[in-house]
Amino acid sequence: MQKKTRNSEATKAKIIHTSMMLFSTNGYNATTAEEISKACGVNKAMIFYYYKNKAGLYGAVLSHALDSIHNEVISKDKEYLEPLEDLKIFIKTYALYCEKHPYLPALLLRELSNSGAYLPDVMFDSMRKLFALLSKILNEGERQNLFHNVEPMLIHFMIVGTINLFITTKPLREKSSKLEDEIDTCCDCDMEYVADYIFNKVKLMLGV
Amino acid sequence: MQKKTRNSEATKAKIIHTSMMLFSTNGYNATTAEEISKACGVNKAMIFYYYKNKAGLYGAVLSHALDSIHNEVISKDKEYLEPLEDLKIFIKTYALYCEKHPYLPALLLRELSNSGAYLPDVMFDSMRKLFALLSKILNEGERQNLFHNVEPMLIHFMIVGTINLFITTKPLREKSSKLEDEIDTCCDCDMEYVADYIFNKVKLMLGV
Amino acid sequence: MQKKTRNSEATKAKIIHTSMMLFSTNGYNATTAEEISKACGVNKAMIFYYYKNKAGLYGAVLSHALDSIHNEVISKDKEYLEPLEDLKIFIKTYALYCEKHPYLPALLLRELSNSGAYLPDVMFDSMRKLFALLSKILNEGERQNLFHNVEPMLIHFMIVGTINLFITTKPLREKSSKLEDEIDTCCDCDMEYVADYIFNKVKLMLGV
Amino acid sequence: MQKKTRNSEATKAKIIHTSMMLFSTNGYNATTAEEISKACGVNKAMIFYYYKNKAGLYGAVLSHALDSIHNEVISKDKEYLEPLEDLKIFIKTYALYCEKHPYLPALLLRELSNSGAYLPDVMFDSMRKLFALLSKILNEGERQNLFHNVEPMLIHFMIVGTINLFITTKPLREKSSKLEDEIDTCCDCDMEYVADYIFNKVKLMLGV
DNA sequence: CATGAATGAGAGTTCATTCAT
DNA sequence: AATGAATGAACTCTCATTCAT
Repeated sequence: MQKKTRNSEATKAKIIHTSMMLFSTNGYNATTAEEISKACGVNKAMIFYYYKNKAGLYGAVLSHALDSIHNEVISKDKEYLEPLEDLKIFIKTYALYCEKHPYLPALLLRELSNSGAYLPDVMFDSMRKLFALLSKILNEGERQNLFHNVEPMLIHFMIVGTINLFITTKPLREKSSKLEDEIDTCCDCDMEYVADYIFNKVKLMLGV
Repeated sequence: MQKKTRNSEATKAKIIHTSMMLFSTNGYNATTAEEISKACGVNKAMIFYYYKNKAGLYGAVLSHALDSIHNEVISKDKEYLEPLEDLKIFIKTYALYCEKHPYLPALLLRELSNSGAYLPDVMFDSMRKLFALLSKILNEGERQNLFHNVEPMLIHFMIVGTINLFITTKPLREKSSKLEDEIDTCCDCDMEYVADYIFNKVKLMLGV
Repeated sequence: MQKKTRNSEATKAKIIHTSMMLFSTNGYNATTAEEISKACGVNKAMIFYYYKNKAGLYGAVLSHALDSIHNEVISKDKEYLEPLEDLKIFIKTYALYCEKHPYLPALLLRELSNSGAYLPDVMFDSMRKLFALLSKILNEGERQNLFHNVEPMLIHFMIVGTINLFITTKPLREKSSKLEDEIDTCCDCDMEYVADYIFNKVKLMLGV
Repeated sequence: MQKKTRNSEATKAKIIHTSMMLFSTNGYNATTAEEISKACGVNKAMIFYYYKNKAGLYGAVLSHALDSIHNEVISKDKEYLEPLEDLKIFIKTYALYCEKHPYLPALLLRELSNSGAYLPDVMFDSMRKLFALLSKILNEGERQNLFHNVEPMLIHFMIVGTINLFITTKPLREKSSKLEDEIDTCCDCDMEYVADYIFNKVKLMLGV
């Protein structure tokens, strides 16, 4: 009936990617195990075989997403150790990744909307790793007397908060722009522009 | 067994407040009608009697929440006084309101996490009005040649994104701080401090 | 579709009696909630509404059975306070009850077969109450210097163990008696006879 | 990861012994193939390879258990020596065997709890043989005018019923004894004592 | 208005069993 | 002989919602 792949890695990957898409489109609860399994041509029980339960799958999806963004930042940013350049790379990588995978901001906001109460440990760690990365950049900048008055957590929020909202509010902003008022919802801004804008503003903020 | 209040307004209010709390703490799906009814000592059927269905109740909760923040910000923000002062008031009002009613950021993020797909119109309007307020302040500042290079939507995101994340990540930040590594999650920052920090940074950003 | 009784007591009773029968005939696991609900014309969800979960229903069934036997013994035995007569009543009541409700020994043995590991507290209490009753009778007999060398727990086991086995082995004993051998499996013994036999043997055992 | 023993006898034995323990502790349904396979370090599929299905494994376990008790009792019970001595040996052997292999009473009770409906023939035969043994002893005692008013089946039930209950109720009796009320559940009785007690009581019962 | 009983549709999860290697 | 992947059929339990009183 179905191709029997007998290839665990392929099966796991199919599950992860399919459910990543479904979770971010429809949300955690509205996505059923049945649905996921059908969408990726895998027996429903395999979800539980590999991820124990639905929450486990969700955790795996989130941590996969966060890890991959983390790795992308890392891979682009290994050489410099020049805080300003590092910062730029961080912002741009995060922004472009989110644009390419708009499910990530959605999933993040969803998680945070219940204060991470059910946040799996894997994801918690992934988030900390990402923040630690920026933290290091900012602290190094301060050490070099390049950045001033740095509160890493808040700077982090300014960067990712802005990008997350920019992505997730897109439909709302478009809807708003169609209404005949003068309010500019940055509807035509592209991600590149937004990332640069943020970078420049953060530079100003840090007194560079 | 239970007092039969026979007071529809009181009953409705109890339902709204209780479910506001529950929705924002546990999320929409994880909050059951049963739970709400027990928590506020009202018969379960009354929820449906007054609000037709669960989604209806949720809509009522959202609009109630947004109305109240909107009113508060509006009432304190005597616009057109002086852009810088207006900006400060806007930030502080929003921040303190969120601190006092931490369900609001949670509800906002939750709604945005599915791109506002189910966002009731009333909420959409409230959000737009709020943004319009800030927008006007920023534009006025620009007109007075006080603020420079303003992209109102993005500035808005920086402000409310930061505050929303600061509120909703609180438990996570505390958890992280207990793991005593060197990462500073701004755990001891109080809202007042955060609001001032944001204000100062935004000032720098705007070239004041 | 179904008569809507809206009578909680009737509904609960129907559930209890139907599932008592099904549990004892087919065992705990082989009896499904679906089956019970269909057999008693009650919506499946009502089982969980009234008994929380399947184990809860099972506990209720067991404790209902044990309580009713306890009550029966009590009701027949309130006047005497003559140990020998009391003992006789205890044995006969237990025996006849079991004959009338052959599910009870089956359920008891099933429970004990996993050492009461999952035995609900209600049932544990019911069992203790029943044993306490016999215990009191035996101790009183000893006090009156009528019974000798009494180990109440073991006497209890002899009585109820014999009756339980007599009931539950019935089909096996019949099967055996059809085989052409001389072994007498007491196949034609009726309960009355068995109860009397046990009573007389216990009397001897106690040195009366 | 696991040693591939490639030794069918050893594998089969491991499966039997592990599942004997698990079946008797947790019952048939609550014991899963997964659990068994993990507990004995054998691949799950092997269970089905060797025993066709779960019921087949259970049958093998039962027959293994009964064979061993039967052999033990038979080997120690040199019948026709002297009825009273034979009786004593029978009781003690059964009692001590059960103490050493407490899974046996559990399995027996479990089987009887559904009236032996699914009892495999092999087990049925073993039980009959065991009873036949006692039967012969009792009849011989009666012939020698040593025992009086013997109903072998019921005497059998008194003996094995008591011992079975004594074993399987152990945890319950301990639990009860911790509730420090005056009820004596024979918690400190050891098997030796119980066997002697039963023997003496049976002697009295039989009019010796 | 208020209540507790009742319903139906479905979701997650489990598990014996089989298959491909 | 041995393994891990895969399957399908159940089963328990949940919950928004409605009904009768």
